[in-house]
Amino acid sequence: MLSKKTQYAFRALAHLALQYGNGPVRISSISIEQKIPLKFLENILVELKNAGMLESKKGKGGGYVLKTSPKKINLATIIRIINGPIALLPCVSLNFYEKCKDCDERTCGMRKMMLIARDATLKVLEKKTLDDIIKGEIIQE
Amino acid sequence: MLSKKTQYAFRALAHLALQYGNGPVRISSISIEQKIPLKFLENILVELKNAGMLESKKGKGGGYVLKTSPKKINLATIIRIINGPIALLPCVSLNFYEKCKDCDERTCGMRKMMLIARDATLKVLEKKTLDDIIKGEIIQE
DNA sequence: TAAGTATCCTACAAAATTGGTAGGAATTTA
DNA sequence: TAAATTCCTACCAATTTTGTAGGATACTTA
Repeated sequence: MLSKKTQYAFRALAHLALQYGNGPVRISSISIEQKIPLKFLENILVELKNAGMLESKKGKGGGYVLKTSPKKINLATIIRIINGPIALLPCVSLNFYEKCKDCDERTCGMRKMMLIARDATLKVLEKKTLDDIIKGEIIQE
Repeated sequence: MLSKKTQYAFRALAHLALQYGNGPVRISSISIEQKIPLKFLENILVELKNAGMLESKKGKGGGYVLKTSPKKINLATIIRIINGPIALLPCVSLNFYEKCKDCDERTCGMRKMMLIARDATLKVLEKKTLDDIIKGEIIQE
C-alpha cells in the first residue's frame, strides 16, 4: 500500500497540475486546500524538487511549479520518489534492485511470478499520468 | 513490497507444495531447510491454518499439510492472508476496503487510476498458483 | 496411563518505519 | 532592511515488523 506521505504527494501534485501555467503556488495554500500538515508537506515537496519533478522560487511571489507538463509525469515515477519500489520483491525491482540471499535467481520460481506481476502493474503506472488524474476529476455543478 | 514474513510464508508453502501427497511436514524441518526462524515460522503457519489454507496434526508423525492442491492456491490469496491488501490504496481494495476521507469517490481521479492498476496486478496474482511457483524452480544437475 | 512429540497460545520486546513537529538558515522581492 | 517564502537539520511519538520465551494442548505409541 502507498504510504500516507505518498498520498499527500499525489494530492499536492494534482493540485499543482491544475495550476500548471499559472505561476508558483505556495506550500501554505496547498496545505490548506488539500488538508495536508504544513511542515510535512514541506518535506514532501523538497523531495519532489530534488528528484527533478518540481521547480521552486523563494520569497514573495514564490512557491512551487511542475517542471514539465502533467502529461509527461507518470504515476510510477511519483511512487518511486516518495514511496520506493513498485515491485513486490527487491529482487525483481528495476530501480531498487537487491539480491535476495538463499535463492538462485535462475531457478527461483517465486521470482518468475513476481516479475510477471511487476510488469503488469508497471504497464499501467508508467502509462497513466498526472494529467489522467486531473481529467478523472469530474467537476460537479 | 511484501514483508519478510510474507516471503517466509511463500517459501514454506512452496516447500509444502513439493511435499504435497507425502503426509504431514514438521515445522522444524521446514524451518531448517528453508532457513526460517522456527518460532516465527510457527506463527506464520498457524495464521495460514486459521485462514483455511493448511491442515495440521499434533503429536508424533504430525505437521502441516496443504488443504488443497497447489494448483488451487493462488498467490493473491496468500498475500492477503499474511501481507494484507494488494491494492495501492484502501479505497480501491476488494478485501480490505476503507473509505478515504476528504475525497468523493465518484469524482476522485487518483482512485480511478489505482483501480486500473489493481486490476492489472490482480489478474496476474489470482491466476498464478503455488504450482506455477514450484514448476518454475528448475532442477539443476 | 505415562512418555514423548509436535502444534498452539499468550505475552513480550527490540528494531525499523511512518508520520509529524520545531526552529531557524538561506534566498528573493519590494 | 523588512517581509515572505523555501530549505535544512534535528528530533520525536506512534505504529509496524521481526522476532523470542515459555508453557498449554493434543496426539501417538508403548
